[in-house]
Amino acid sequence: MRQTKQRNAILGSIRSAEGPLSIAQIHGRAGEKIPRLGIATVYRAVKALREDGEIVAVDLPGEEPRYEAADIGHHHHFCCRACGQTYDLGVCPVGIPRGTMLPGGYTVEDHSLTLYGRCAACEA
Amino acid sequence: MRQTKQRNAILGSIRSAEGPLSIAQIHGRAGEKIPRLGIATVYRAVKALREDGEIVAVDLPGEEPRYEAADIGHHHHFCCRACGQTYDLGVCPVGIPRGTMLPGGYTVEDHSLTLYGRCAACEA
DNA sequence: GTAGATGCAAACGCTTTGCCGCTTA
DNA sequence: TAAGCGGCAAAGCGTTTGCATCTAC
Repeated sequence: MRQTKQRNAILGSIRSAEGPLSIAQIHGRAGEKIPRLGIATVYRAVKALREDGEIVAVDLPGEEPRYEAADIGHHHHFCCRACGQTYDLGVCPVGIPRGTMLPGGYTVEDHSLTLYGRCAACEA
Repeated sequence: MRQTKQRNAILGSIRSAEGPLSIAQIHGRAGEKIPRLGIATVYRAVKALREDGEIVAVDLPGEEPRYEAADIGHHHHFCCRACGQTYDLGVCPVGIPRGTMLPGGYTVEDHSLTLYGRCAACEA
């Protein structure tokens, strides 16, 4: 993959974020460094970075897709209802190992948990 | 809210489903009973039924919004990766009561859990 | 020098809205 | 009969694509 100032700015904004970013957020943050940054460039760069394994998509219920660095590992997210920001969490309170079969015959491979509430700044 | 055959068919298809349905699924199922059922009618009926408290939206990560009867109570969903169907689950393996404060100062009000894997039919 | 990347604008797909004729109460 | 509803088509809006230009390698 070719190194350009646009992609550097895009990947940099994702890496330096406190949680996963939406396309609009990436465009806003990277756009501070690259004036006239096209939204299509963001979409294309995000797609390329995903295929390259640099970043992963984070889909949260009822939210537009967000993206974060791929090397973070299994974790979940906290979504602040006051400010709308999404944060990474370290905890995983879901005790369902891969391969578990639930009543009804559902074989679990994976799970996604999102917590909702108020972040420290908004709670104050 | 006025009683029409379209809305009866739409609410009926949601109530009789084995899990939450997408707009397209509702349109397909209700459309079997009501030929020429417009997609806009489905959107408008779903919106009205939501405001009326009859149904609730079910947002799953990376999926289009789905809708199910409102009187089902707290539960989670299982998403089959093979057939794409979503099913209601009875279990809730998340031990985080409302009001819990997580490291980082996040106050939890609510949570959403989605399990992924294969349903009984697809596993066979 | 050339394949790949960018910016712009048009195309696209899903959702919403406007309009007008029809239906329910 | 009158307010609400349904069907159709157009408008919106976020995402994707085409194309000509530019740039990293």
